Amino acid sequence: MPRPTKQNPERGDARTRLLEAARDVIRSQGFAATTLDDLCKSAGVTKGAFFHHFENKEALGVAAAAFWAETTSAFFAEAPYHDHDDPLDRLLGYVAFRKEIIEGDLAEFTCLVGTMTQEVYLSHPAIRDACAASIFGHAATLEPDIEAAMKAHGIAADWTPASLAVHSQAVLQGAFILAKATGDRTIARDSVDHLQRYLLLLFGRAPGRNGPRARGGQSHG
Amino acid sequence: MPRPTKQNPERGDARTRLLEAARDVIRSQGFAATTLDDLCKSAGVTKGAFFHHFENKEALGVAAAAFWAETTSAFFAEAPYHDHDDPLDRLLGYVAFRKEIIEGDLAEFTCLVGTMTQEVYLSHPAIRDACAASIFGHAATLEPDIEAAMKAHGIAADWTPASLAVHSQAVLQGAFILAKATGDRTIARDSVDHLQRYLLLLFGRAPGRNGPRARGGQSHG
DNA sequence: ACATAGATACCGACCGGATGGTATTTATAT
DNA sequence: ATATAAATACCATCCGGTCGGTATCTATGT
Repeated sequence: MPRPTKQNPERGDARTRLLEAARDVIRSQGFAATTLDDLCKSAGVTKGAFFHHFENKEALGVAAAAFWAETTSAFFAEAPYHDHDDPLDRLLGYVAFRKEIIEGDLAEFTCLVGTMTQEVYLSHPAIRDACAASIFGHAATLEPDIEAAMKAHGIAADWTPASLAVHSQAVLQGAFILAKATGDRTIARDSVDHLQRYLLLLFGRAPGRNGPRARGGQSHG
Repeated sequence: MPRPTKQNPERGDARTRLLEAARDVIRSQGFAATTLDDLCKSAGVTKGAFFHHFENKEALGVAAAAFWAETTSAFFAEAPYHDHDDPLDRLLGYVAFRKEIIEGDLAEFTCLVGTMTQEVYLSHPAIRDACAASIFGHAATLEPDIEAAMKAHGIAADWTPASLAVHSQAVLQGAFILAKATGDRTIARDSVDHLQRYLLLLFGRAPGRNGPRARGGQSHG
């Protein structure tokens, strides 16, 4: 049974398989509880391969956070909400998309870097920084649309586009925690609904039926 | 040097000292990375004492979550925001209080049970349930004021008091994660500001200066 | 008042398996 | 041929947990 090679990468090379294993196993068990044997077994790789590609466990954590940043930014870049003409529609589309992808098992839709941050923020600054880069890099992609929406809707606010972008990430991270606590996805979606409602109120667009009295803004679509 | 006894509990009994140590050490390092030796050393107690009071590490986790629920509920019960006559003022006072206590080191103001939930939600259901009880028990204390405020302000909404109470906890949990990622408290406070702004908009009360056009609601106080 | 006994609280050396990491060897690509 | 990639065996330490023992408290009988 030949092991997979670069020419014949049945499931990708060992490094990629280890990063994918890290993404999945750490989201299930956390970073500290995940042993190197867990990772190697899940990746179908031996320890020799592990230490060939990563200096130690911490280096894998950093690489896993960077891998997460790359793959998720590509994922969101391809998402359909960018197609809207109106920047507010794009922003609301993003939130709706985040709600849509809350689906399947908890370890499938929750955030690797949010999970790792909680564990390593003091003990492993290098991992923490890589996680922060992922989270805030993603938040930054929302800022142009927020800023454009503010201008388009004449919003002069005491908050910045950056702070709203970051807040949206806080809501998502918190929603994931509550979903983990209950084992129930829907509680996370409820918080995303509140975030959506907040945006509608901030930008003066009428929410759906039964919301607080609308301000006569234009309807969606 | 006599060891502390029930009659002479210099620093409380071993069980309490272990729970306090768990609260502090786990908030710094996480549950999995915290060894029993860490806990015993921090508590000034031996392993014999540990296993006298707790069956195993998981049992300590459950007890620590319960201890957290007890101490925090007492802490919030004594907080001054309950003094307001208007239920919306009490709700906004709660949020303002949560913002105020974001102070000092990260491990001092972040949430033990939120941290533990992320790590153990799959591997230790008993701990997860104890954490959930703490989080949702605390959220439930907000519901009466939210419901009363909805009635007082004539809000007919497509969201429930429970969902808004839970959402407030999601915002706080997420704010803690982002603060850990950056090492900066202020980013957590910013998210609490957004939560506060959301409540003001939901209940039609005018926010401070520079907010979106006010709806002519009554002013604060 | 005092002795006795049982229960509770606590101590700390020790164990076996797990864990992060290393050294050496083997296979593949260029 | 040489560098890279990966497999295997191995090690020192750590860690959760055990166990026999000691000190202190409480209850009770006399």
